[in-house]
Formats: sequence, C-alpha cells, structure tokens
Amino acid sequence: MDIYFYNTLTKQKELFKPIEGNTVRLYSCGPTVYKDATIGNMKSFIFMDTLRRVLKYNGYNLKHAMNITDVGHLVSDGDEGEDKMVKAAKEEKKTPLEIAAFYTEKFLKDFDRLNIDRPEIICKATEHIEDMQKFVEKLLENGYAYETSTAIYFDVSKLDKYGLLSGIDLRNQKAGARVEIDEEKRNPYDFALWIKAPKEHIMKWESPWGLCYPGWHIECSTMSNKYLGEEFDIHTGGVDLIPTHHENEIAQSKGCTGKVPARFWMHCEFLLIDGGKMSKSLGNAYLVEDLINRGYDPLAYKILCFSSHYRNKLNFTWDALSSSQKTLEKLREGYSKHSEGNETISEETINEYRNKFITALNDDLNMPIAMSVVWEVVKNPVKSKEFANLLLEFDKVLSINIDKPVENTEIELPEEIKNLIEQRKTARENKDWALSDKIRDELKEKGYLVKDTKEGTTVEKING
RNA sequence: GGCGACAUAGCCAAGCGGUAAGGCACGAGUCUGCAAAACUCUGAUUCCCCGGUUCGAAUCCGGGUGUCGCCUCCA
Repeated sequence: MDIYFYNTLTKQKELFKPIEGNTVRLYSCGPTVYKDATIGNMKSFIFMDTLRRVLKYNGYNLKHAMNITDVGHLVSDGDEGEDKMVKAAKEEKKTPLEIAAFYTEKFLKDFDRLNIDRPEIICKATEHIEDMQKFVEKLLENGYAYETSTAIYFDVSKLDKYGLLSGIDLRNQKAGARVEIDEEKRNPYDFALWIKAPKEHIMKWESPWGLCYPGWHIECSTMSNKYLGEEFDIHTGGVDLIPTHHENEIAQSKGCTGKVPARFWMHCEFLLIDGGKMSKSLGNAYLVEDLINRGYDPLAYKILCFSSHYRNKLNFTWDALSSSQKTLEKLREGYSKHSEGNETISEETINEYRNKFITALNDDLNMPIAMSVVWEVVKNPVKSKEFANLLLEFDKVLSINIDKPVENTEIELPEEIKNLIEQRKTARENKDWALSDKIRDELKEKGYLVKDTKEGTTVEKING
C-alpha cells in the first residue's frame, strides 16, 4: 500500500518510496545530554518511534541512526560563551563525559518506559571527532569554508540557495539583531564548523588549526553521511531544528557532496503546557518521571500524543493525561474481553479493519484516525479471539502493551483495613446499611475504594 | 522587525470542497439496599468574526480579531 508523508522540504505530502530496495535509511536528531529530557522532547521521539513502527508494519527494513550530542552547544548565541556540557559538569562536579553518560542513560531509560525502540545505530559526537574534522577539511577544499582567528566558518554565500527548508530570505535579515557582529565573518549567516578552543576550554581536540572543538551542526552531517550515505530517505527532528540546525546540515552536505542529504524531512510540532510554552522557569518542564510519580502509566502519555497529529501542537494538561490514562485502561479491558471471547469473525471483516488502520497510518501518520479504528474493534460487541489478535497486531505500531493485564486488586492490605472490611461484611449480612455505609466512608477516607460486585466485595487503593 | 502555525462541543482533538471521526468528562437508563464499577444511550443545525468564489465551504480566496511558536539550539 502507498505511503504518503509530509515533506518540509516541499511543503506537501509526497508518495514515499525508499531510494534503495526494501530498506529505509533514516536519521534522527537526538538529544543533547547535559540535562533531563522532558515530556516535550519525548513527543518528538514518540513520533520518531511511530514512524519506525509504521515503516516496519509496511514491511520495510530499517537502518536508522540517531546522534547523542555529548559535546558543544554554547550557552549563548553566537560563537561565544560557555559550553553547556562543561557548565553542567562544573555545577554537578563531574567531568563532561560523566555528565553525558549520566544523562544518556536517563534518556534511554525513558525510551524503555515509553516503549520507544532504539535506533539501530546510536552514535556519539565525541566518538566521531576525526570524521568531523575530515568533513570540515573537505568543505575547505571545496571552497565552502574559510578560517578566521576564532574558527572555521561555512560561507553561505557560496551556495546557490541557503534556506531551502525554512524559506528564510537572507536579504530580510538584520545582521547583528540578536548576535554581536563578528567583523571577520563574510556573511552574517555564516556559521562555525570548527571552533578554536580558548585555553580554559575543557573539551577540545588536536587539529590542523590547533586545539578545537566541533561546531553545532557538523556532527549530524558527518554521522548521517558515514552511516547512511550521501543521500538517505528520511531525516526527522523537532520543528525548532528547521531554521538553523537542519538548514545548516543541508548547507554542509551540499558543500561536501553537492547533495541535500535526505529526501524527506519530517518535523514534529511542539508540546504546549496549559496552552503555553514549556519552560523550566514556569516549573512545567515535566519529565516522564513526574508522570510516574503522579501515578500515571507513561504509556498514557503515548495515548495522549496519539490523540493529535504529530504536525500539530498538542496541549498538555493533567486533565488530558488523566483522560488518556482512562483510555489506556479501557483499551486493555477491551482487549482482555476479546481474548476471552469465542465468536468467529470473517476474514473479510478483519481485513476491513486492518485496511482502515493502515490507510490512516500511511496517510502521514494520522494516529487520531488510526485510534478511532482501534476503538471500533475494541467496542465491537462480538467478542472474539480474532479481534484480540488483530489488536495485538495493531499494538506493534501503538506499542501501548494492550495485552497487559488490567491492574490486579490483590494487593496486601493493612490489618486495620482488613478488619474494617470484615466488619462491613457482617453489617451487610445483617442488612445494617447505615453501618455498612459508614464503614465505606471511613475506608474512603483512609484511601481505599470499595466496590460490591456480584463476585463479592473488592477494595482498591485510590491513586494519588 | 522577519518567518510561521493555529482558532471545531466542558476538555484532548480528527476532518481540509459534498453536508461535523474518536477519546475523556457530563447527563439519562439498566444493574445495585444505596453507592462505586460495568453495560447501553445521549451531545455541535454547526466549525472565531465579516465579506467573496461555488449548485454546495469548517474546508478555497480576501479582510479582521484572538492565541501560540520560531528567529535566544530548546524536540
């Protein structure tokens, strides 16, 4: 079945076919590991994972590389200021590499919690210094770069066009509006490829131009080229990367190989918190850990992400997450009921649902529509193992552990609670409803919810 | 100042020229001693406003208004 993806490069949906054979080569801009990754970051990695899964569901093999930025990125704009990695290291009294290792591990732990598959290749910037340096040398050779007293710069005026992705027009940009003007730069939009390290700079490497450290974009160009080739299928990232990072990646690759590195550029929109930007100062830069601490299943967040399209902003509220948690539980209950059913379903019906599902996926990852198909199956009054199997198949894409047993209420209860339940049982047998209800209220106050079902009385701890 | 996105029921949101998906919440009913849970049913004559194009517009065009984002590397 045909797959259509929206391509930022052409600003339209296009038919997707791998460049070569049955393998899709993709590159994703990964995290900078000097701080915690927020649920906002995770939105784009959930998108990345869904993309992977949809491609696999369509029968493609994957060769997917994601970088870990464990060097560089300065505190301020321009080519000045402190290295963020170094800053964090100082604050936490560790070496930059310890910081990087620490946050990389935390980052990948969130991948596990959210059922995000790891890309086949995870590459670290610090392990590719030599490759990057060669890339820079090539750019110098090709005449796309020049040396100043502080760095090796990319000369954007050498390109036939700079700004393919963002539609930025350099003539309309004011030089130095945000950044100090560097008199040595030929064009305001020239960016640093290779930066000469000041004496006190910790992370630096020997190079033909002295002790240096890499610029902010060169790692992605170098590693994508190394692992996926000069031209690969898809490049992903957050929308924030469009105007600078991806624009510069394209510039670098064109300067080096003459080619735009990826055919498709796919970008995930931001997560908003209560309608506004997520920020540390507002205290709403939530982590996956925060979700867990509030009693939510991290996969509920995944459900929340599926409720909107990846190219639209999603408004995160705790209410919305609660609703997604409920949704997750209901989906699992629905699966469980089907798995115990004994009806038979025609092949035709199954195929009909399957087609609707994959059609939604292949239409630029329309997860909201795909989820509505999932609901049609879940809510089908005819209970059948075949439906259960179909849901299991859908879960290869959703990866929400739909077959996870619904929370068991058999938890160890404190003696005090057990006694109250016994007392209430006696009261109920004597039809002393006043006492029974009084005990129920008491249990509720102590945090336990009583349910009288046909099978007997159950008690569960109230969340949060 | 430049670039861009979005405005659809209480909330999260699909739909992007053919007469408003889905989820959650609310409400009603069944069940229950009563609750809770479960199950069933229910919700926008209407898609921010004003014009225009069209047989037909939430969907296209123009103009407003509002919200938000990027240009501070943050996904």
